[in-house]
Amino acid sequence: MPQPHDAQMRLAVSTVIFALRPDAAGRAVLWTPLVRRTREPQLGLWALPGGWLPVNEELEVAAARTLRATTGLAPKYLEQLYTFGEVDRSPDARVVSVVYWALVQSDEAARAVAGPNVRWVPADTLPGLAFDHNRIVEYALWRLRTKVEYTELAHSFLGETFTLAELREVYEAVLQRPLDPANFRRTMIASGRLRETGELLAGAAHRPPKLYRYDASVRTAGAREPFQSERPAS
Amino acid sequence: MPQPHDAQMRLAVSTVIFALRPDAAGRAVLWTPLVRRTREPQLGLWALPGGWLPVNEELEVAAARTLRATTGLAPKYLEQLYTFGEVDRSPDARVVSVVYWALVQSDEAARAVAGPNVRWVPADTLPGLAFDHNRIVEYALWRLRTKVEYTELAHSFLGETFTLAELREVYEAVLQRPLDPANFRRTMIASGRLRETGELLAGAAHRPPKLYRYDASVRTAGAREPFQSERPAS
DNA sequence: GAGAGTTCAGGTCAGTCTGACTCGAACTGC
DNA sequence: GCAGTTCGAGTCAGACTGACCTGAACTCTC
Repeated sequence: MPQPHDAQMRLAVSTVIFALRPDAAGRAVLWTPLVRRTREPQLGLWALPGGWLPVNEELEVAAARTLRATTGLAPKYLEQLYTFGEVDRSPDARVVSVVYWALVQSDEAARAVAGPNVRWVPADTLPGLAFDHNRIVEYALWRLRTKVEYTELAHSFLGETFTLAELREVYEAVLQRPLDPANFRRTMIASGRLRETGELLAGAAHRPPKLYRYDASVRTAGAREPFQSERPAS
Repeated sequence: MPQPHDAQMRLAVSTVIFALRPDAAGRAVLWTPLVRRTREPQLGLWALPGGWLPVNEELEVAAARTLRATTGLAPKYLEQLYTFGEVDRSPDARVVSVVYWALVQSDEAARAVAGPNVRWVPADTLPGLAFDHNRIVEYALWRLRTKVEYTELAHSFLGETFTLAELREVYEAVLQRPLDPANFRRTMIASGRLRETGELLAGAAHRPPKLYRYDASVRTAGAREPFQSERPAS
């Protein structure tokens, strides 16, 4: 029979945050911000942003708050990932962590706050993190990579308007493989979710591309997934 | 800044259990077992099986235990569904529930324990449940119905060996639409996951069908999903 | 200012996949 | 022995996808 838990059990909320940034070679890759632990256990190690869940705060709000505290930005996409609760995942008390994952816009991420206790690292080559956080980020990466193929969340990395080449770059960075530009255009247009703004992006040394805007109002064919939030309250 | 939670916050584990059973008309549909609440709040209402998380018990083990306590059976499939933590979902203290969903074998479910405080109901026509449990079951149903289309979890409803017609019945009951027998056979065989046992099922008033066995050892084309468990420890 | 170099936008084509359908095989019940 | 059923295997047309082609439209270089 279940027994009431005692004060040794604590509930935390953490968030895996993803943004696209250029790597050393200038190619866009996934980055994630980490915070340095300022207290025991695991003092000094890098960890996911997060904290204890306040009694009167919603889980998703707590996730958005820690995200803002770390990056100074509001997520364009925020969704619950998984709840990690292994008995031995923290050396001291039993800690159950409700983990969210978030996408933030690339150009805003470029001017994200940085400091001695906040550090952005490439999501695919993580250092050794505190607790089971390496495993958590790997799962979040897996979820992002599978979900980007059957949903329309890629635009969350971009601004209000974008070209098809920019959108394709997002897919290529997330999926880590090149996509045929012509076929990519065809499938994106066929999805019915893109609206032409009527404007072109001038300045490049080639034919100026059309600017598009994402249209979320189009009804999805299948049933819409519950419990996701687009542009949550900041 | 996050503040440490106090004793007003409690962590629970619940499970949505699905099994196939014939309805009044004899057609196989999804059923789920409920338990009657024996204490306040919501005393007397029907609710999901579950309980408080013991400090030294793993989340998944706690889910399997409550499942066994309710149905007397071991699940053939068990996976974390979502964590529900709205501040006002329980009238008294703040309760955060880590919810799992499980599939149990049809013929075993037929001899599941029943009593004044345990009741099986058709999953699509639920009575008014305690707390936010209606919403939770609906989400679990959505997850089952979408996931059965791109994974191989349907066989979890069946025994060791089964005919293609039996497997098709599972899909039809879950998806709530008829499937073409010939096309169903083609795609199932093409998946490479079915092994002929060499035996036939005799006795029916038609050509005897082959018996198949599910082969989990075949490598999946895409990356395998983490954090699912097939046949967890009972 | 003409040509080179680039990507953009739209198209073709072949192979794959999927839903609808057909037909003989193999059993039981009458 | 015939009717009725599902089983198992096959056909066919349309949809979809990856590979590829071509003219359009811009900037940069000479």
